Amino acid sequence: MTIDLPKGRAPSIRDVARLAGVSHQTVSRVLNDHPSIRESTKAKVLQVMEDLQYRPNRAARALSRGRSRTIGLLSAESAYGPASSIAAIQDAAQEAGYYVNTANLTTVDTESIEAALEHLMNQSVEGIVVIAPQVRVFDALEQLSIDVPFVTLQSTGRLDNSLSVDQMTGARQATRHLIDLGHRSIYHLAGPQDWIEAEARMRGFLDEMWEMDVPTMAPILGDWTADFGYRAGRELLRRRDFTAIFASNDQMALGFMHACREEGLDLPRDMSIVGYDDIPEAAHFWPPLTTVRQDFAELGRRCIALLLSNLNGGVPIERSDPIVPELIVRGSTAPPAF
Amino acid sequence: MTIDLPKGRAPSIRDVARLAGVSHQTVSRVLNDHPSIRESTKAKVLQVMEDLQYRPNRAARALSRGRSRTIGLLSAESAYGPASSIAAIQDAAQEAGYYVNTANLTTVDTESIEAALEHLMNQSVEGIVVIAPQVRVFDALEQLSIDVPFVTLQSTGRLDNSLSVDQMTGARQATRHLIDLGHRSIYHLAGPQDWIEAEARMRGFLDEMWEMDVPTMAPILGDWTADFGYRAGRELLRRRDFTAIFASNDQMALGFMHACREEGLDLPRDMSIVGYDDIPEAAHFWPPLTTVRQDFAELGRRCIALLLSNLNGGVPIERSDPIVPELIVRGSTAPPAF
DNA sequence: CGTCGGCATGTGCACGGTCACAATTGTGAG
DNA sequence: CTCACAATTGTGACCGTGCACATGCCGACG
Repeated sequence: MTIDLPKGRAPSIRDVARLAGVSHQTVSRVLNDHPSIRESTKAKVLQVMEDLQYRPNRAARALSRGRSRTIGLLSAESAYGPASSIAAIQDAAQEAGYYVNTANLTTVDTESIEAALEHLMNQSVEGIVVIAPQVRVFDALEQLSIDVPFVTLQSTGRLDNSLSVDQMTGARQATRHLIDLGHRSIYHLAGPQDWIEAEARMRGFLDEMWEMDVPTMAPILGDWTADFGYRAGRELLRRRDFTAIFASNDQMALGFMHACREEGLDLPRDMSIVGYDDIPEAAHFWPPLTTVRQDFAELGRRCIALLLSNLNGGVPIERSDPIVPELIVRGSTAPPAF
Repeated sequence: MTIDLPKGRAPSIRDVARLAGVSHQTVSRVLNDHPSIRESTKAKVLQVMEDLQYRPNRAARALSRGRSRTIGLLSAESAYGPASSIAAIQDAAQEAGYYVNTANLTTVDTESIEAALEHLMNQSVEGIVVIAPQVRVFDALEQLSIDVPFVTLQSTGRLDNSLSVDQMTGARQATRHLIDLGHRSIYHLAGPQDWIEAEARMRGFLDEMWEMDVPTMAPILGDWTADFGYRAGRELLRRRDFTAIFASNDQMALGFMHACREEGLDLPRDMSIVGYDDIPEAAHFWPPLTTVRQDFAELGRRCIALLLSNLNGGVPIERSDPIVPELIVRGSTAPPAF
C-alpha cells in the first residue's frame, strides 16, 4: 500500500509536491518555514514528507543558496588539550544547524598545514575554527589568502578575529601560587615555542617572576607530551637546584612527577608541581595535581557563537571578554622543605 | 592586469572554459583526469585555473554525481577512548579524498542518538563510522532503517558489517597475567553494561577466571571515568578481600590507584592493577600501569578501508582478521604479598 | 577512394533545491 | 457589488558540475 513514485533515487521536493497536490515551491516554503502558508496545506505537505521519508538534499540546497552551512575545524592530532572543547564546538555548531568538518594536522610543518587548509577550503566551508593555534598556522592562513572568516581557540589574540583567552593570567596565578608558598627556584616546562598559547603561558610565568623579583631560570621547551615531561625531569633532577616546577599542561606535569618518583622524591614535600588545563584525570594523579582550569566547553561555545555571528550578521568578529582561568589548588604543591 | 570576469561570485568551470577557449565539458574532463585530453589543452586549462584561483564547487559536484564523498563519524563526547583513533579515521578518510563530518553524543539516551544520526543523515553522508559502540546505538541504527553502510570501531561484531577487534583476548590476557602472578581474589571494574566493548571485556575476564578455576567476584559496572574508579575504590577498599583489580580502561584504573593511595596502600605490593587501552599517559602513572595496548591508529585506518571498499566496490564489508591486543607489563602488578 | 573506428571536443540536459516574479484566491471596506 | 490589498500558491530560471550523446577530425584498411 505504499505509494512510491521514485524508482531508485531518493524522493525529491517535486515528488512530495506531486503527491501533496501542490507546487514544488510550496513544498520548499514548508521546508523553510515561510510565514505565508495555510495551516492545512502545510499539514498535508508534512504528512507526505513523513510518508515518503523525505530528506532535503543538502548538496542541492547548498548549491542553490550558495552557502554550505559547514564550518571547518582544524585540529592538531597531538595529544594536546582536552577533547572537551572539540566536543563543545561540534555541539554548538550542530545546535545552530551547522555541520562540522574536521581536518587533522598530522605533522606541524607548513606543508601539512596548507594541505589541511586546502582540504577544508575545497569543501566550501563558510568559516574555520583553528584549534591548534601555532604561529605557522596563521602564517599559512595569511599566505593562502583564505577569504573565509576564522576563529581560533585558546590563543591570546594575535589577529583581530581571534577569541581571546587570558592565558597569561592563568600562568601568573600558577606562578604566584608557587611564589606565595615560598618557592624561589622555579622551573617552567613550556610548550612548543611556536604555539601561540605556549608562548603566552611562558610570558605569564616570566612576567610574574619578574614582578615578584624572583630570579628566573630559563624555561625548558617541551612538546606537550607526558614522555617529554618525564625525560626533562630525569635531566633536571640531576642537579636539585630547584624546589618547584610549573608545567604548561597536565600531561607534562604527569611525566615530571614520574621522574620525581623514580628519584625517590617525596611529593609534594621535596617538589611542588603545577600543571595547566585541569584534564579530568588531573584530580586523580598522586598527589592530586594543582593546576589551572579553563572552561573548555564554554570556550568552544563562545568560539562558535563568535564565528556564526560573523557569518550571518556580516559584522566583523569582535573580541569578547576573555575567559579568566581558575587556579585549582590540590595536593601537588606545598611550601619548600629546605 | 587581472582578467577577472566573474563579478562577485567564485569562478565556475564555465568561466575557466571561456578564458581557455574550450567548452565547460573539457574543463570538467581536466578536473576528472579523463584520458582523452590533448596535453596542450590540459595545460592551458590548468593554467587558467591557476590564474583564476579556481576551486571546484563541492555542492554542485555532489549534486550532479549523487555522491557526497562525505562520511559521518558518530562519537561519544565522553572521556572514553584515546583520541588517536578519531585522528586516524580522519587522516585515512582525508587521504582517500573523503570528508569527515562528526556528530557528538552529548548523552547516551536514545533521543540523543537518534538526533545525532539524523544530523548525519541530513548531510547525505555515504557511510557512517560509529566510534561509541553502545547497544542503543545499534538499536537506533536499525530502528531508523539507516540505509547507508556503517562500520563500528572497537566492537566484537554484533552486526555483520562491524570491524571485529578481539577484546575478549585482551581481557583474558590481562586476567591471566594476574592469575599467573598468584592472585586469587580479583575484581573487575567494568565499563557501562550497554557498551558492546565493555561487555566483551567483562566476558573475557569471566571466561578466563572460569577456565582457570578461580572463584569470581561480581564485576562492578562503571562509567569509564577516573572519578568513578576513585569512588569505587573508596567503597571496595573498606573490606580488603581482594589483592588485584582489572579495570576496563586506564582512566578508571587511575582513579582506583588514587583511592589506594588514600588508604595508604603500597603499590604494587598491596594491590595489583591492570588497565586497558594504554593511553599515552599510562606509562607515567605511579607505578607505571600494566595495561592492554590496542593499536588505535591501525584500527582507525582499517575501519575506513573497510568502509570505503564497501562504498566504492559495492561489495559488502567483510570482516578482516581481528587485531589482537597486546599486554604491556609495567610496574603496577606484582605477586600478592603475604 | 570510401568507410570505419578511436580520439578529442562540444551540446544540452539533469541533479534538487531556492529565488524573483507572476498569478490566483481570499478578505474587508466603501 | 466592486475594488484594493494581503495572503497564498504557481511558474520558470538558475546555481555549478557531470553524464549521455553528438560531432568533427584523423589515420588505417579493404
